[in-house]
Amino acid sequence: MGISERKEREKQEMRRRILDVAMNMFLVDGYEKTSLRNIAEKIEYSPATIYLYFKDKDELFYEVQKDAFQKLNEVFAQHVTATEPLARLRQICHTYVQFGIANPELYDLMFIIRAPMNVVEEKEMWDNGTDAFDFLVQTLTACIEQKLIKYTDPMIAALSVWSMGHGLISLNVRCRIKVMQMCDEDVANSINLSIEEFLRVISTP
Amino acid sequence: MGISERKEREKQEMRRRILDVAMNMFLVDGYEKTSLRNIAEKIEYSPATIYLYFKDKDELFYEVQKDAFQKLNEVFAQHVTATEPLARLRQICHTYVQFGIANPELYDLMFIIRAPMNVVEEKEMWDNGTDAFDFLVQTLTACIEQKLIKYTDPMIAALSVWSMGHGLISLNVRCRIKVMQMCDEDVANSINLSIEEFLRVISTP
DNA sequence: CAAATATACTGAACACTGTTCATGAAATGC
DNA sequence: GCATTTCATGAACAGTGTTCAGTATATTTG
Repeated sequence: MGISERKEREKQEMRRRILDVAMNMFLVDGYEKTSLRNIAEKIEYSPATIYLYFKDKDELFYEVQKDAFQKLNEVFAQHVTATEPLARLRQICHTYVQFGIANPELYDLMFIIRAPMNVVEEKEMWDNGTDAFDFLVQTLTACIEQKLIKYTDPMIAALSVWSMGHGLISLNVRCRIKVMQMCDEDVANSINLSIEEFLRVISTP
Repeated sequence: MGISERKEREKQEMRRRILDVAMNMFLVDGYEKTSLRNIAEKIEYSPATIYLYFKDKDELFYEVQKDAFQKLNEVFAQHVTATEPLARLRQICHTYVQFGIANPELYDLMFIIRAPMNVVEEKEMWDNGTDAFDFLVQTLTACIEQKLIKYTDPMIAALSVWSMGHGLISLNVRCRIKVMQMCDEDVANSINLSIEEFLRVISTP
Protein backbone atom coordinates (compact mmCIF):
# COMPACT_ATOMS: atom_id res chain seq x y z
CA MET A 1 0.00 0.00 0.00
CA GLY A 2 1.82 3.11 -1.23
CA ILE A 3 -1.04 5.40 -0.24
CA SER A 4 -1.01 4.67 3.47
CA GLU A 5 2.76 5.11 3.42
CA ARG A 6 2.41 8.51 1.81
CA LYS A 7 -0.29 9.41 4.37
CA GLU A 8 2.04 8.40 7.18
CA ARG A 9 4.85 10.43 5.63
CA GLU A 10 2.62 13.47 5.27
CA LYS A 11 1.57 13.15 8.87
CA GLN A 12 5.20 13.10 9.96
CA GLU A 13 6.00 16.08 7.75
CA MET A 14 3.17 18.03 9.35
CA ARG A 15 4.47 17.08 12.81
CA ARG A 16 7.94 18.28 11.85
CA ARG A 17 6.54 21.52 10.45
CA ILE A 18 4.71 22.23 13.72
CA LEU A 19 7.82 21.38 15.76
CA ASP A 20 10.08 23.57 13.63
CA VAL A 21 7.73 26.53 13.87
CA ALA A 22 7.44 26.02 17.63
CA MET A 23 11.22 25.82 18.01
CA ASN A 24 11.62 28.99 15.98
CA MET A 25 9.06 30.85 18.05
CA PHE A 26 10.89 29.75 21.19
CA LEU A 27 14.18 31.07 19.89
CA VAL A 28 12.78 34.33 18.57
CA ASP A 29 9.90 35.26 20.87
CA GLY A 30 10.45 33.05 23.91
CA TYR A 31 8.25 30.73 25.90
CA GLU A 32 5.60 33.23 26.93
CA LYS A 33 4.73 34.16 23.36
CA THR A 34 4.80 30.60 22.08
CA SER A 35 1.13 29.66 22.36
CA LEU A 36 -0.73 26.97 20.43
CA ARG A 37 -2.80 29.68 18.81
CA ASN A 38 0.29 31.57 17.66
CA ILE A 39 1.85 28.38 16.32
CA ALA A 40 -1.41 27.52 14.53
CA GLU A 41 -1.56 30.97 12.99
CA LYS A 42 1.99 30.74 11.71
CA ILE A 43 1.43 27.36 10.01
CA GLU A 44 -1.91 28.69 8.71
CA TYR A 45 -4.04 26.00 10.35
CA SER A 46 -6.71 26.05 13.01
CA PRO A 47 -5.53 25.60 16.62
CA ALA A 48 -7.61 22.42 16.81
CA THR A 49 -5.51 20.88 14.05
CA ILE A 50 -2.46 20.71 16.32
CA TYR A 51 -4.37 18.27 18.49
CA LEU A 52 -4.48 15.84 15.59
CA TYR A 53 -0.70 15.57 15.78
CA PHE A 54 -0.03 16.05 19.51
CA LYS A 55 -2.03 14.96 22.52
CA ASP A 56 -1.65 18.33 24.18
CA LYS A 57 0.67 21.30 24.67
CA ASP A 58 2.92 19.33 27.01
CA GLU A 59 3.54 16.58 24.49
CA LEU A 60 4.33 19.12 21.77
CA PHE A 61 6.72 21.00 24.05
CA TYR A 62 8.35 17.74 25.09
CA GLU A 63 9.25 17.10 21.46
CA VAL A 64 10.61 20.61 21.03
CA GLN A 65 12.67 19.97 24.14
CA LYS A 66 14.04 16.86 22.48
CA ASP A 67 15.19 18.97 19.52
CA ALA A 68 16.71 21.49 21.91
CA PHE A 69 18.78 18.73 23.50
CA GLN A 70 19.99 17.68 20.11
CA LYS A 71 21.21 21.26 19.63
CA LEU A 72 23.03 21.04 22.95
CA ASN A 73 24.58 17.71 22.02
CA GLU A 74 25.79 19.19 18.75
CA VAL A 75 27.38 22.11 20.59
CA PHE A 76 29.07 19.62 22.89
CA ALA A 77 30.40 17.63 19.96
CA GLN A 78 31.74 20.82 18.46
CA HIS A 79 33.38 22.38 21.49
CA VAL A 80 34.42 19.44 23.67
CA THR A 81 37.45 18.31 21.74
CA ALA A 82 40.16 17.71 24.35
CA THR A 83 41.32 14.19 25.11
CA GLU A 84 42.59 14.81 28.61
CA PRO A 85 39.63 14.21 31.00
CA LEU A 86 40.03 17.33 33.13
CA ALA A 87 40.37 19.53 30.06
CA ARG A 88 37.22 17.87 28.71
CA LEU A 89 35.40 18.58 31.95
CA ARG A 90 36.39 22.23 31.73
CA GLN A 91 35.17 22.41 28.14
CA ILE A 92 31.88 20.75 29.07
CA CYS A 93 31.25 23.22 31.89
CA HIS A 94 32.00 26.30 29.82
CA THR A 95 30.11 25.04 26.79
CA TYR A 96 27.07 24.22 28.91
CA VAL A 97 26.99 27.55 30.70
CA GLN A 98 27.63 29.49 27.53
CA PHE A 99 24.80 27.62 25.82
CA GLY A 100 22.45 28.51 28.67
CA ILE A 101 23.39 32.17 28.70
CA ALA A 102 23.22 32.45 24.90
CA ASN A 103 19.84 30.68 24.62
CA PRO A 104 17.91 31.62 27.76
CA GLU A 105 14.50 30.84 26.30
CA LEU A 106 15.57 27.42 25.09
CA TYR A 107 17.29 26.75 28.41
CA ASP A 108 13.98 27.57 30.06
CA LEU A 109 12.24 24.86 28.10
CA MET A 110 14.98 22.33 28.73
CA PHE A 111 15.63 22.77 32.43
CA ILE A 112 13.33 25.24 34.14
CA ILE A 113 9.79 25.18 32.82
CA ARG A 114 7.32 22.70 34.25
CA ALA A 115 5.17 22.19 31.17
CA PRO A 116 6.99 19.52 29.16
CA MET A 117 7.81 17.42 32.23
CA ASN A 118 4.19 16.51 32.89
CA VAL A 119 4.47 13.80 30.24
CA VAL A 120 7.40 12.37 32.24
CA GLU A 121 5.24 12.05 35.35
CA GLU A 122 3.71 8.87 33.96
CA LYS A 123 6.93 7.77 32.33
CA GLU A 124 9.67 6.04 34.26
CA MET A 125 12.44 8.35 33.02
CA TRP A 126 13.27 11.66 31.39
CA ASP A 127 14.95 10.41 28.24
CA ASN A 128 15.50 13.79 26.60
CA GLY A 129 18.37 14.66 28.92
CA THR A 130 19.97 11.25 29.07
CA ASP A 131 22.61 11.63 26.38
CA ALA A 132 23.96 14.92 27.71
CA PHE A 133 24.05 13.57 31.24
CA ASP A 134 25.76 10.35 30.19
CA PHE A 135 28.34 12.43 28.36
CA LEU A 136 29.13 14.21 31.61
CA VAL A 137 29.22 10.97 33.63
CA GLN A 138 31.62 9.41 31.13
CA THR A 139 34.10 12.29 31.40
CA LEU A 140 33.86 12.33 35.17
CA THR A 141 34.45 8.59 35.34
CA ALA A 142 37.69 9.11 33.45
CA CYS A 143 38.64 11.94 35.82
CA ILE A 144 38.02 9.71 38.82
CA GLU A 145 39.87 6.72 37.35
CA GLN A 146 42.93 8.89 36.78
CA LYS A 147 42.52 10.44 40.25
CA LEU A 148 42.30 13.95 38.80
CA ILE A 149 39.42 15.08 41.01
CA LYS A 150 38.54 14.55 44.64
CA TYR A 151 35.17 12.99 43.95
CA THR A 152 34.89 9.21 44.24
CA ASP A 153 31.42 8.48 42.86
CA PRO A 154 30.85 9.49 39.21
CA MET A 155 27.09 9.84 39.75
CA ILE A 156 27.47 12.18 42.70
CA ALA A 157 30.18 14.08 40.86
CA ALA A 158 27.98 14.44 37.78
CA LEU A 159 25.01 15.60 39.82
CA SER A 160 27.25 18.13 41.59
CA VAL A 161 28.86 19.54 38.46
CA TRP A 162 25.53 19.73 36.71
CA SER A 163 23.86 21.38 39.71
CA MET A 164 26.62 23.95 39.91
CA GLY A 165 26.30 24.78 36.21
CA HIS A 166 22.54 24.77 36.26
CA GLY A 167 22.47 26.85 39.43
CA LEU A 168 24.68 29.52 37.89
CA ILE A 169 22.68 29.69 34.69
CA SER A 170 19.19 29.53 36.15
CA LEU A 171 19.86 32.09 38.88
CA ASN A 172 21.12 34.38 36.15
CA VAL A 173 18.33 33.65 33.67
CA ARG A 174 15.72 34.33 36.32
CA CYS A 175 17.38 37.52 37.52
CA ARG A 176 18.20 36.24 41.01
CA ILE A 177 21.83 37.32 40.91
CA LYS A 178 20.67 40.90 41.37
CA VAL A 179 21.28 40.50 45.13
CA MET A 180 24.83 41.58 44.37
CA GLN A 181 25.15 45.02 42.81
CA MET A 182 26.76 44.17 39.50
CA CYS A 183 26.50 45.10 35.88
CA ASP A 184 25.84 42.38 33.29
CA GLU A 185 29.48 42.11 32.43
CA ASP A 186 30.45 41.57 36.07
CA VAL A 187 27.82 38.86 36.37
CA ALA A 188 29.11 37.01 33.31
CA ASN A 189 32.59 37.35 34.76
CA SER A 190 31.58 36.00 38.15
CA ILE A 191 29.90 33.00 36.55
CA ASN A 192 33.04 32.10 34.62
CA LEU A 193 35.18 32.69 37.69
CA SER A 194 32.89 30.43 39.74
CA ILE A 195 33.38 27.62 37.25
CA GLU A 196 37.14 28.08 37.23
CA GLU A 197 37.28 28.15 41.01
CA PHE A 198 35.09 25.07 41.25
CA LEU A 199 37.33 23.16 38.86
CA ARG A 200 40.42 24.27 40.77
CA VAL A 201 38.90 23.34 44.10
CA ILE A 202 37.75 19.85 43.13
CA SER A 203 41.06 18.98 41.46
CA THR A 204 43.55 16.80 43.30
CA PRO A 205 46.67 18.73 44.39
CA MET B 1 -6.59 63.39 62.08
CA GLY B 2 -7.65 60.04 63.62
CA ILE B 3 -9.83 59.10 60.65
CA SER B 4 -7.17 59.15 57.96
CA GLU B 5 -4.95 57.12 60.28
CA ARG B 6 -7.70 54.51 60.67
CA LYS B 7 -8.19 54.52 56.89
CA GLU B 8 -4.50 53.94 56.36
CA ARG B 9 -4.54 51.15 58.96
CA GLU B 10 -7.55 49.50 57.30
CA LYS B 11 -5.83 49.69 53.94
CA GLN B 12 -2.77 47.99 55.38
CA GLU B 13 -4.94 45.34 57.04
CA MET B 14 -6.60 44.60 53.72
CA ARG B 15 -3.20 44.34 52.06
CA ARG B 16 -2.05 41.91 54.75
CA ARG B 17 -5.22 39.87 54.37
CA ILE B 18 -4.69 39.55 50.63
CA LEU B 19 -1.03 38.63 51.14
CA ASP B 20 -1.85 36.04 53.80
CA VAL B 21 -4.49 34.40 51.65
CA ALA B 22 -2.11 34.39 48.69
CA MET B 23 0.68 32.86 50.77
CA ASN B 24 -1.69 30.20 52.04
CA MET B 25 -2.86 29.34 48.54
CA PHE B 26 0.76 29.03 47.46
CA LEU B 27 1.53 26.62 50.28
CA VAL B 28 -1.63 24.55 49.86
CA ASP B 29 -2.44 24.62 46.16
CA GLY B 30 0.76 25.87 44.56
CA TYR B 31 1.57 28.57 42.06
CA GLU B 32 -0.57 27.34 39.19
CA LYS B 33 -3.79 27.45 41.22
CA THR B 34 -3.01 30.80 42.84
CA SER B 35 -4.79 33.20 40.48
CA LEU B 36 -6.04 36.68 41.27
CA ARG B 37 -9.57 35.44 40.74
CA ASN B 38 -9.10 32.60 43.24
CA ILE B 39 -7.57 34.95 45.80
CA ALA B 40 -10.44 37.41 45.29
CA GLU B 41 -12.99 34.65 45.76
CA LYS B 42 -11.37 33.51 49.01
CA ILE B 43 -11.35 37.00 50.54
CA GLU B 44 -14.90 37.49 49.21
CA TYR B 45 -14.09 40.50 47.08
CA SER B 46 -14.18 41.21 43.38
CA PRO B 47 -10.97 40.55 41.40
CA ALA B 48 -10.85 44.25 40.54
CA THR B 49 -10.56 45.15 44.23
CA ILE B 50 -7.09 43.62 44.43
CA TYR B 51 -5.92 46.29 42.00
CA LEU B 52 -6.76 48.94 44.58
CA TYR B 53 -4.06 47.47 46.83
CA PHE B 54 -1.51 46.19 44.33
CA LYS B 55 -0.43 47.55 40.98
CA ASP B 56 -0.62 44.15 39.34
CA LYS B 57 -0.07 40.44 39.88
CA ASP B 58 3.71 40.83 39.84
CA GLU B 59 3.73 43.39 42.64
CA LEU B 60 1.44 41.21 44.77
CA PHE B 61 3.61 38.17 44.19
CA TYR B 62 6.72 40.17 44.98
CA GLU B 63 5.30 40.94 48.42
CA VAL B 64 4.40 37.29 49.00
CA GLN B 65 7.97 36.47 48.01
CA LYS B 66 9.16 38.91 50.67
CA ASP B 67 7.15 36.99 53.28
CA ALA B 68 8.55 33.72 51.98
CA PHE B 69 12.08 35.02 52.51
CA GLN B 70 11.19 35.98 56.04
CA LYS B 71 10.15 32.36 56.57
CA LEU B 72 13.51 31.23 55.22
CA ASN B 73 15.38 33.67 57.45
CA GLU B 74 13.47 32.36 60.46
CA VAL B 75 14.38 28.79 59.56
CA PHE B 76 18.02 29.87 59.26
CA ALA B 77 17.90 31.56 62.68
CA GLN B 78 16.42 28.39 64.12
CA HIS B 79 18.74 25.81 62.59
CA VAL B 80 22.03 27.61 62.05
CA THR B 81 23.29 27.61 65.63
CA ALA B 82 26.93 26.54 65.42
CA THR B 83 29.68 29.05 66.13
CA GLU B 84 32.43 27.38 64.15
CA PRO B 85 32.24 28.81 60.57
CA LEU B 86 32.52 25.52 58.71
CA ALA B 87 29.85 23.94 60.89
CA ARG B 88 27.68 26.99 60.21
CA LEU B 89 28.21 26.61 56.49
CA ARG B 90 27.15 22.98 56.68
CA GLN B 91 24.02 23.94 58.61
CA ILE B 92 23.19 26.68 56.13
CA CYS B 93 23.47 24.30 53.16
CA HIS B 94 21.34 21.58 54.70
CA THR B 95 18.75 24.00 56.04
CA TYR B 96 18.46 25.70 52.67
CA VAL B 97 18.09 22.49 50.70
CA GLN B 98 15.68 21.00 53.20
CA PHE B 99 13.58 24.18 53.03
CA GLY B 100 13.46 23.93 49.26
CA ILE B 101 12.49 20.28 49.22
CA ALA B 102 9.89 20.73 51.96
CA ASN B 103 8.28 23.79 50.34
CA PRO B 104 8.60 23.30 46.59
CA GLU B 105 5.81 25.71 45.68
CA LEU B 106 7.23 28.46 47.85
CA TYR B 107 10.69 27.77 46.51
CA ASP B 108 9.22 28.22 43.05
CA LEU B 109 8.05 31.71 43.91
CA MET B 110 11.32 32.65 45.57
CA PHE B 111 13.86 31.37 43.06
CA ILE B 112 12.36 29.90 39.91
CA ILE B 113 9.26 31.72 38.71
CA ARG B 114 9.63 34.75 36.48
CA ALA B 115 6.53 36.65 37.59
CA PRO B 116 7.62 38.52 40.73
CA MET B 117 10.97 39.56 39.25
CA ASN B 118 9.42 41.83 36.63
CA VAL B 119 9.12 44.54 39.28
CA VAL B 120 12.88 44.22 39.84
CA GLU B 121 13.57 44.95 36.18
CA GLU B 122 13.06 48.65 36.84
CA LYS B 123 14.63 48.49 40.27
CA GLU B 124 18.36 48.48 40.78
CA MET B 125 18.41 45.44 43.05
CA TRP B 126 16.48 42.42 44.27
CA ASP B 127 16.14 43.32 47.94
CA ASN B 128 14.01 40.33 48.95
CA GLY B 129 16.94 37.93 48.79
CA THR B 130 19.57 40.25 50.24
CA ASP B 131 19.44 39.19 53.90
CA ALA B 132 19.72 35.48 53.17
CA PHE B 133 22.58 36.07 50.75
CA ASP B 134 24.43 38.36 53.17
CA PHE B 135 24.04 35.70 55.84
CA LEU B 136 25.82 33.24 53.55
CA VAL B 137 28.54 35.74 52.59
CA GLN B 138 29.21 36.49 56.25
CA THR B 139 29.74 32.84 57.13
CA LEU B 140 31.94 32.28 54.10
CA THR B 141 34.03 35.33 54.94
CA ALA B 142 34.72 33.77 58.34
CA CYS B 143 35.60 30.45 56.66
CA ILE B 144 38.07 32.20 54.36
CA GLU B 145 39.62 34.31 57.13
CA GLN B 146 40.30 31.17 59.12
CA LYS B 147 41.54 29.40 55.97
CA LEU B 148 38.98 26.61 56.34
CA ILE B 149 38.01 26.49 52.68
CA LYS B 150 39.92 26.75 49.44
CA TYR B 151 37.99 29.70 48.10
CA THR B 152 39.63 33.12 48.32
CA ASP B 153 36.82 35.50 47.33
CA PRO B 154 33.73 35.45 49.59
CA MET B 155 31.48 36.68 46.76
CA ILE B 156 32.56 33.96 44.37
CA ALA B 157 32.35 31.39 47.16
CA ALA B 158 28.83 32.52 48.08
CA LEU B 159 27.68 32.46 44.47
CA SER B 160 29.14 28.96 44.10
CA VAL B 161 27.63 27.51 47.26
CA TRP B 162 24.31 29.08 46.50
CA SER B 163 24.37 27.86 42.89
CA MET B 164 25.16 24.34 44.03
CA GLY B 165 22.30 24.33 46.51
CA HIS B 166 19.87 25.97 44.13
CA GLY B 167 20.90 23.64 41.34
CA LEU B 168 20.23 20.56 43.45
CA ILE B 169 16.84 21.81 44.62
CA SER B 170 15.58 23.23 41.34
CA LEU B 171 16.60 20.23 39.26
CA ASN B 172 14.72 18.09 41.74
CA VAL B 173 11.67 20.36 42.03
CA ARG B 174 11.34 20.46 38.27
CA CYS B 175 11.80 16.70 37.88
CA ARG B 176 15.06 16.94 35.93
CA ILE B 177 16.89 14.41 38.10
CA LYS B 178 14.87 11.68 36.44
CA VAL B 179 17.78 11.14 34.03
CA MET B 180 19.15 8.75 36.61
CA GLN B 181 16.90 5.83 37.44
CA MET B 182 16.23 6.43 41.12
CA CYS B 183 13.37 6.31 43.59
CA ASP B 184 12.52 9.46 45.57
CA GLU B 185 14.49 8.22 48.56
CA ASP B 186 17.61 7.69 46.47
CA VAL B 187 17.29 11.20 45.04
CA ALA B 188 17.01 12.78 48.49
CA ASN B 189 20.02 10.73 49.50
CA SER B 190 22.06 11.80 46.49
CA ILE B 191 21.28 15.44 47.16
CA ASN B 192 22.49 15.21 50.75
CA LEU B 193 25.53 13.28 49.65
CA SER B 194 26.32 15.92 47.03
CA ILE B 195 26.30 18.61 49.70
CA GLU B 196 28.54 16.58 52.00
CA GLU B 197 30.96 15.83 49.19
CA PHE B 198 31.02 19.47 48.12
CA LEU B 199 31.82 20.58 51.66
CA ARG B 200 34.52 17.96 51.93
CA VAL B 201 36.04 18.89 48.61
CA ILE B 202 36.18 22.64 49.21
CA SER B 203 37.65 22.25 52.70
CA THR B 204 41.38 22.80 53.21
CA PRO B 205 43.23 19.55 54.03
C1' DC C 1 -18.23 5.63 -12.45
C1' DA C 2 -21.28 6.34 -8.22
C1' DA C 3 -22.09 5.44 -3.51
C1' DA C 4 -20.23 4.58 1.03
C1' DT C 5 -16.71 5.12 4.09
C1' DA C 6 -12.68 7.00 6.24
C1' DT C 7 -9.63 10.95 7.01
C1' DA C 8 -8.45 15.84 7.70
C1' DC C 9 -9.79 19.95 9.22
C1' DT C 10 -12.30 23.80 11.41
C1' DG C 11 -15.67 27.16 13.87
C1' DA C 12 -17.61 27.73 17.80
C1' DA C 13 -17.86 27.04 22.37
C1' DC C 14 -16.14 26.31 27.33
C1' DA C 15 -13.61 27.50 31.21
C1' DC C 16 -10.01 29.70 32.49
C1' DT C 17 -6.34 33.81 32.96
C1' DG C 18 -4.82 39.14 33.99
C1' DT C 19 -6.45 43.71 33.46
C1' DT C 20 -9.28 48.07 32.76
C1' DC C 21 -13.00 51.25 33.44
C1' DA C 22 -17.49 53.37 33.92
C1' DT C 23 -20.89 53.00 37.31
C1' DG C 24 -22.77 52.89 41.84
C1' DA C 25 -22.64 52.96 46.91
C1' DA C 26 -20.88 54.46 51.15
C1' DA C 27 -18.10 57.23 54.18
C1' DT C 28 -16.18 61.75 54.95
C1' DG C 29 -15.66 66.97 54.79
C1' DC C 30 -17.89 71.23 54.89
C1' DG D 1 -28.00 68.42 54.39
C1' DC D 2 -25.19 68.56 50.48
C1' DA D 3 -20.78 67.95 47.93
C1' DT D 4 -16.81 65.30 47.54
C1' DT D 5 -13.73 61.86 48.03
C1' DT D 6 -13.02 56.84 48.77
C1' DC D 7 -14.04 52.06 48.00
C1' DA D 8 -15.89 48.26 45.47
C1' DT D 9 -17.79 46.00 41.54
C1' DG D 10 -19.91 44.10 37.03
C1' DA D 11 -18.96 43.87 32.70
C1' DA D 12 -15.99 43.78 29.14
C1' DC D 13 -11.48 42.85 26.52
C1' DA D 14 -7.90 40.10 24.93
C1' DG D 15 -5.62 36.26 25.74
C1' DT D 16 -4.84 31.08 27.06
C1' DG D 17 -5.55 25.49 26.42
C1' DT D 18 -8.92 22.25 25.07
C1' DT D 19 -13.12 19.76 23.18
C1' DC D 20 -16.43 18.46 19.81
C1' DA D 21 -20.05 18.48 16.35
C1' DG D 22 -20.05 19.26 11.72
C1' DT D 23 -18.04 19.70 7.01
C1' DA D 24 -15.19 19.00 3.11
C1' DT D 25 -12.01 16.21 0.94
C1' DA D 26 -9.84 11.81 -0.22
C1' DT D 27 -9.99 6.93 -0.44
C1' DT D 28 -12.19 2.44 -0.75
C1' DT D 29 -15.84 -0.38 -2.12
C1' DG D 30 -19.84 -2.17 -4.98
